[in-house]
Amino acid sequence: MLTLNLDFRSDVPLTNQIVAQIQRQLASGVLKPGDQLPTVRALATTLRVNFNTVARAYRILDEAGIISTQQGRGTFILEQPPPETSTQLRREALNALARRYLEEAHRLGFSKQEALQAIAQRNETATEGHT
Amino acid sequence: MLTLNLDFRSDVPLTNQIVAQIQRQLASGVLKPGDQLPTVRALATTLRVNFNTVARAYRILDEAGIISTQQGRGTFILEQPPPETSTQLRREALNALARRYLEEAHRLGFSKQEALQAIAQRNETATEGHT
DNA sequence: TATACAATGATACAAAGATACAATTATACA
DNA sequence: TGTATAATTGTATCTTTGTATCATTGTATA
Repeated sequence: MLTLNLDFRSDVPLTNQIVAQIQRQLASGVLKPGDQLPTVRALATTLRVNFNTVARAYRILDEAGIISTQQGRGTFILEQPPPETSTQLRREALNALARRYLEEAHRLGFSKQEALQAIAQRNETATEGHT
Repeated sequence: MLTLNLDFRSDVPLTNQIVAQIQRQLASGVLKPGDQLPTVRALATTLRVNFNTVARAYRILDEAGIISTQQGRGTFILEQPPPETSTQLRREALNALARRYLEEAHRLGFSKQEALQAIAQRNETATEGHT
């Protein structure tokens, strides 16, 4: 069971304390990829904190690519610690994605131009906060 | 056998992912009118999802007139996917693909522009997989 | 003091899961 | 063949879990 220790008198915001301590437990091996973290409400209760505070900490870790929070399911440590992959690898990964996308679009009977437009028409912020 | 691919990290709800992918397989001909879909429990097991999530997806498709779910019998692709909605389905399927592609590219740290270019640079002839 | 801002809390909501139920089909057996 | 019973399949409803939005609190600073 995840045991954190908050210092309510510290100047460090509770949210940040939660983030830092989870990161530390991950680095020290107490938490491992695939592990499920306590629910925001459960952890909030043990920490005697509002569950939104835990939720905020979880979101920060989520946006950092460290955990995955899934509404209705729970939050989990991701398999891959933040990938500092080379630009080369990232490029290859993107190309693989692009190839698959085009193939599927073609199977649906769309041309490359139509496939391009389908993407161009999407607003950029649609990928915000992926969990 | 119907094979879907869920992304638990996406901010697209699992239910919507299931709906979109079934529409896609229908539009691409993998699924044909009269075909029986897996039972809600069977599909849920393979997708590692609660069967209510599949049931919700089936209901959406049912209400859209695409499939017919029958308690105690199963769910089937309707004989008559309203012909004019065919292009509509293809369109929605493409949009779902585009959204997913952008999300994954974004996760790799690429902008929408870079994602677009990655496709634009590919040659058109990647259309294997027709029928 | 007053105002602005950041951190936290409160409340309502949405997505997914758990459980019990109803309709249909399959099976056993007289 | 007919009927009872079990198994299968979708449905209804409530619970669990994270999200969004606004209110409150404390603190810095003009």
